[in-house]
Amino acid sequence: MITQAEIDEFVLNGARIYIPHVSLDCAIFGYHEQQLKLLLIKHKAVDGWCLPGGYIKRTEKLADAAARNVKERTGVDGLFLQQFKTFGDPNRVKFEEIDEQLWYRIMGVKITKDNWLIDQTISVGFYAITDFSRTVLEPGFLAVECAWFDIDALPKLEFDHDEMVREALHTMRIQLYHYPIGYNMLPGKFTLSEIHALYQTMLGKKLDVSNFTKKLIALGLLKKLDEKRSIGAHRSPHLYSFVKERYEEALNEGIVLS
Amino acid sequence: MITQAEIDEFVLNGARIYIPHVSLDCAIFGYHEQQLKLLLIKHKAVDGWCLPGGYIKRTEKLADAAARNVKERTGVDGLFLQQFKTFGDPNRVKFEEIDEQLWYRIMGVKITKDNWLIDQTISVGFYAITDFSRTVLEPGFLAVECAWFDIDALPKLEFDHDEMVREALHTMRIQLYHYPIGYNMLPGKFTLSEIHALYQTMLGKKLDVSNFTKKLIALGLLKKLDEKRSIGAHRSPHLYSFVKERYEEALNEGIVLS
DNA sequence: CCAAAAGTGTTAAACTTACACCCATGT
DNA sequence: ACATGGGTGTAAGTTTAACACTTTTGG
Repeated sequence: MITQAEIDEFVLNGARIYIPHVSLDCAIFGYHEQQLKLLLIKHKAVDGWCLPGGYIKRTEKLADAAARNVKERTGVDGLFLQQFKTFGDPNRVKFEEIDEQLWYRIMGVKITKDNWLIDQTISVGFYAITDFSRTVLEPGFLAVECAWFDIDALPKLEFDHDEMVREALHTMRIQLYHYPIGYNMLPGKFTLSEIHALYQTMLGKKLDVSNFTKKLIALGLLKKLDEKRSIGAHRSPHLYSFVKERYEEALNEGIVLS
Repeated sequence: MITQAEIDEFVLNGARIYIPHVSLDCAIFGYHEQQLKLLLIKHKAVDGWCLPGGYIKRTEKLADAAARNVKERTGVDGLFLQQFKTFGDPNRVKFEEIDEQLWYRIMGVKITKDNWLIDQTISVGFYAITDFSRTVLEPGFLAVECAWFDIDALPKLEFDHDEMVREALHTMRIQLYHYPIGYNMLPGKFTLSEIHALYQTMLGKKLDVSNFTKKLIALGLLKKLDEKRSIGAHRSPHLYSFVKERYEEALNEGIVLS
């Protein structure tokens, strides 16, 4: 829980702890059972959906700030997190539209025109990937609600966040071809069908099963385990795991996935 | 020319015009006659070489700020300019080492610990490419000198600029495979040898002439002109030019160059 | 005629692509 | 036995990579 005194401190003196004029926004993609979702948030002071974001502590590295943010919203840490672009259009957020009365009613503290929270801000965009079934959502003290939205049925977002999502999705899909992302979205052991379905969902298109799995195995990224899973009907599939060393290597070097 | 009054205004009240806590740095790569160089700058107040950089006006888009910066240093505009990463390590610049006495002697204006120029700053990295023989260097009022350095003989740079150069070079080389960069570095008409030499120099490695040119032509990026150049001895080479429409298209879609 | 630069041709190997086919298993 | 999902095989087409070869031209 957070007290009113802490909110006051954040609003009035936050610029001592956080770097003013700079924020970050995270496009957190969530995968589960052939669905690709995006985490959105509804701020107390803004009537509409946004990407989750936050500020960077003066003592903190940029990437750590992003990881902290993602953890605060989803409870998950250590997931694949990637800076994709920094946004600096002067009209990206319209601060002149802020309603000071509303602000006061919502936050319980007066905001003035020179407050650090409503001065011009550039924002560093990150994207992250996780299995959404393993997350525990937490709106935080600035928001009323946060929820997963299907990637094909997103509402219109506030500010420049529609553009951010477009860029994030584009970068993520390009990177999926060049890096073996997926470590954080599959359990330690998984079947070939599972990883195949993951890639199809993330890329939003069909991939030939045979060729896809052949390629992953040829790249040395997967190791066949001496275990099978016997779910429901039909033949029980082999379990595989990532070859950690090869995976790390491929993250650095890059690969070609068709 | 810039007056002392203007310098005073910049130092004391610059935060009204520029966004404080945010800067940008540009790795400007210059190519000419099989050499790849990088533009470095020596600030008045810093004893050592840095990437050229600057601040973003409150009325200006990020990319426009970068273009303005590059133009101010080199006199060239409209060149290939690409955001590659944003740097936000709290220790990237050590402001506590600032010598206020020295500052006063150099800038002719007193700086205090709360000045906007020496508070924590995150920096957006851009890279640009140009033909360095067409540039006219201009250090600007904050620097004493700026010069082209051979990419293989760079001095140790200040702050985190060594890392910036590493990342910029890496991104530029990756992008060279995926986008037909080079429009700004070759004259309107050029020979196959010239573009081949350009790519070899930028990538820092040998490329098979035959295969390289075959590929570019197969991609439809080059158009053979009805002209030859008869420089010096031996067989005179054909001139080519970029097919503008196809080039723009390829910049958007991306290509594969080996 | 020769050296050097420009430009073309050829081939083996590698990789993609598309699709056919066999296997194991629960009902 | 058969439908279903798991998994393997293969042949055609395309692309890459390496390098040999021909042409032109000034001295």
